[in-house]
Amino acid sequence: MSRQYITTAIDYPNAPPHMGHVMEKVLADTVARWFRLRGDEVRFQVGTDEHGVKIERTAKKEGIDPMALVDRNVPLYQNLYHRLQISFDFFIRTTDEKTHWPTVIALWKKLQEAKALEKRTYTGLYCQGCERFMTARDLVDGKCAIHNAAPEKVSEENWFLLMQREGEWLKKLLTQKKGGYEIVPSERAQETLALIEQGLDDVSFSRPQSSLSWGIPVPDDLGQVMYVWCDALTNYASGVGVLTDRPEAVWWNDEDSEITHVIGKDIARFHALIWPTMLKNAGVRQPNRLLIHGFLTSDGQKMSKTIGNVVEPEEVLKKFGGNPDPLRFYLSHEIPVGNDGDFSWKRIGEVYDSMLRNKLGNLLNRVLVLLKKEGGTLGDCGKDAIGTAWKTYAESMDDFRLTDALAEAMKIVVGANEYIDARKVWALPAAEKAAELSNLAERLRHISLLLLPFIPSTAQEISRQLGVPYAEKMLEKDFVITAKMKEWGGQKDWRKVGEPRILFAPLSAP
RNA sequence: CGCGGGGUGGAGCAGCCCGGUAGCUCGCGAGGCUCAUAACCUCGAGGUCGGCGGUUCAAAUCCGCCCCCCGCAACCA
Repeated sequence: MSRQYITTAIDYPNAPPHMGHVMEKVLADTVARWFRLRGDEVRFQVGTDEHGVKIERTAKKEGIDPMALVDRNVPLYQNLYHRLQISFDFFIRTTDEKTHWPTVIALWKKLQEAKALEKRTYTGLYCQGCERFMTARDLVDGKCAIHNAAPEKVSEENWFLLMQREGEWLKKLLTQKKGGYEIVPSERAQETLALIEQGLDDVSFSRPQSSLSWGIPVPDDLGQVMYVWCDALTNYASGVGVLTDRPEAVWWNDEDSEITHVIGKDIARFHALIWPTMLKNAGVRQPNRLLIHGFLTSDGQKMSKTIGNVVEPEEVLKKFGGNPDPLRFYLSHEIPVGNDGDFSWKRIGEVYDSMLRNKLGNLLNRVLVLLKKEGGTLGDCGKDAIGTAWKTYAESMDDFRLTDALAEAMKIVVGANEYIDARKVWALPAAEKAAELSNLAERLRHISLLLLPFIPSTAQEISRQLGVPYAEKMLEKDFVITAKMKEWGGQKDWRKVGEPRILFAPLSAP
């Protein structure tokens, strides 16, 4: 039993949430649920990154206050995550001056004391139309492609975080076997290490208020506002009050607390390079791992408003009558952690029909209906039909190979369907039939537990219909899968099944 | 030579690190069953694993070169 602190990237709420956000939260939630179920003490945090020029600009366009904009949009995220049954314990907002700011400001001061910050003049090409600095890539013939105007050279004072000197140290941190900052899946580590090889540059850590006003002021330097790094990355620490006297800080400070950041591949470099550098210089311990997921395309193409293939999470929920499990199952089943994945309406419909409805739902139903006809009483559950499934499953889950773990659970479903046909269970003499059905019910009890981190409410519903005594407690945060529960026939007080109901209805049904 | 990911039966993917019958879901064809949500089960057709070359008794899997697709390239969150 250990202590697990798990976070997701904080979302930028200048627009409503999209499928990319959902993919990340479902991944993190499945991991968090697994940790709880295996008996760990878990704190799971999500949140929003609410500062920056983009929010400022969007608010201006709408003629409202930045704060009003985020206050309007943030609930969209919270609401969606609740309906997806993301079991977060804490939601952090970077505009929260009580929770977030004290850690940020303390961290800044620590960095300054450690002489990790330096004030310099930054010179770059600034496009008035875009209201931002341009990179070589943005320019066509030296002009801004959007505004067809040459950007002007602008100089401004910035605080910089000194990163150049950290290359060797970072490389060691990211590659050392024990006690390092592990990148999962390991394939993702390569590009980050390659970046270090190319040499690191110092990063801008603040901007003048004239360029960025919507942010946290730099302490003791009026006119400077913190740039995204110190503000946003620090949420992981501020959420538990690192560098303050809040008691939750144990989640971070305790040596035996494991810290996992779940993020997308696009921001891996910041989390792998800038964040540890900040922590090191501030004298705060390092996280344990970075769990990186890929991107979601839609029908094979990048989701984009111009192509018009953007999929709204709300639409997907609506299609399945508000049930988040088809979407949760789809993401976990179809997309190996770390890989890019594709969302298509056709595919999710197929997965729903084939896996959830026909294989899983139908299995539960045929077993329960048969059992009901026999009086619904359970006898001895007979020969173990699970074998090493729990072991394989747990190994996969512990290694964050969620797709493999889910496949292991579905293998039992398919096996049970095959078995029913091979044995012609429905045609057996009464005594034998009863014995076989008890065995099948026991298989389903295990299946329900195996599915619990992935599709929690469906898993609970399966156990309810089976009449398993612990069914009502399964969604509580302190519910733990005990050794007894994993044992074949381990649930001695379970003698009677409940009423069969359709688990997943056909989509075409009214 | 900027960095990284990918190219596997009609579609979408796994396998590749640790070489040795090419696996899964869907689709297609035939059959079985009727307990069940027209669901379930069995069998089958369909792949020169992007191309060329190398290593090896043996390569989708290791090495080299080439072609194609997709992200990122640091102030953009």
